Amino acid sequence: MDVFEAIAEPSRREVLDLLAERERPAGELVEHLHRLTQPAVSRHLRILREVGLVDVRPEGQKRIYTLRANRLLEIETWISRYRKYWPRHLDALESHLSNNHEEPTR
Amino acid sequence: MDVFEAIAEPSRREVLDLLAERERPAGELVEHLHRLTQPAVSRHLRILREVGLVDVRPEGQKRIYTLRANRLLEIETWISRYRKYWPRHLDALESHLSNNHEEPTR
DNA sequence: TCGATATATCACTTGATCTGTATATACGCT
DNA sequence: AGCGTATATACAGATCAAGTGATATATCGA
Repeated sequence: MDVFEAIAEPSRREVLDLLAERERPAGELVEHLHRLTQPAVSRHLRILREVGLVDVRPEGQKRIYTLRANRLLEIETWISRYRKYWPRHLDALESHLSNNHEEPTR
Repeated sequence: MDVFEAIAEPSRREVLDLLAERERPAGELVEHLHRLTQPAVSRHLRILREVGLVDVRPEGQKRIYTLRANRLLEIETWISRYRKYWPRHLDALESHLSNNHEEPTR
């Protein structure tokens, strides 16, 4: 499984979105993805771990998951070659987003 | 099948890469993806058509495929929220790529 | 109209992915 | 040690995606 396949799954994107806000224990992720059972979420987490999109750190009996967003650069790199085909005003939007450097909460 | 799943397949990304250079008839794509049979490529093209990543236009007995890169904005939009987590010098690279507006060959 | 070329679709098989239930592992507390 | 909580793994079933070979459809040229 590679990064492209990993993010093809909507639930896994949701996990990443949740971890983008802040690190979270597995249980908290299970709560948010209420349509899935705990083992299902655990399996998604394993996949995200295997492709390097998240890190885990034990904390007591919990496991804290953190985002490793730089693995998404593989996708960003691939997609960047297509930017020149997009309407120009969208490049402006991008540039804006790209320059919006809020510090990650830590 | 959505755009995320569509680009999760390496052969389909290869098709898009080929079409990013220039529009091509289906047969030319089959030649390049020599590891696949003609029906397999045809199936990938159908999927890319269905998610709107390519357009087709008949020309004689051939079918000319063209890229519709703006469908990739769905991915770009999703991924853009993660940019702030990347090392800053990479934002510079991006910005460079983003400003590198060569006209598509047409 | 016939044959060749170009492409799409059908039928089928294989393998992978996703899910749930049940169970195991690990840690913390008393 | 024993119990409760937190998380991971095993197993089985359903679904789905991707590939091939065979065939259908469409267009061109003689």
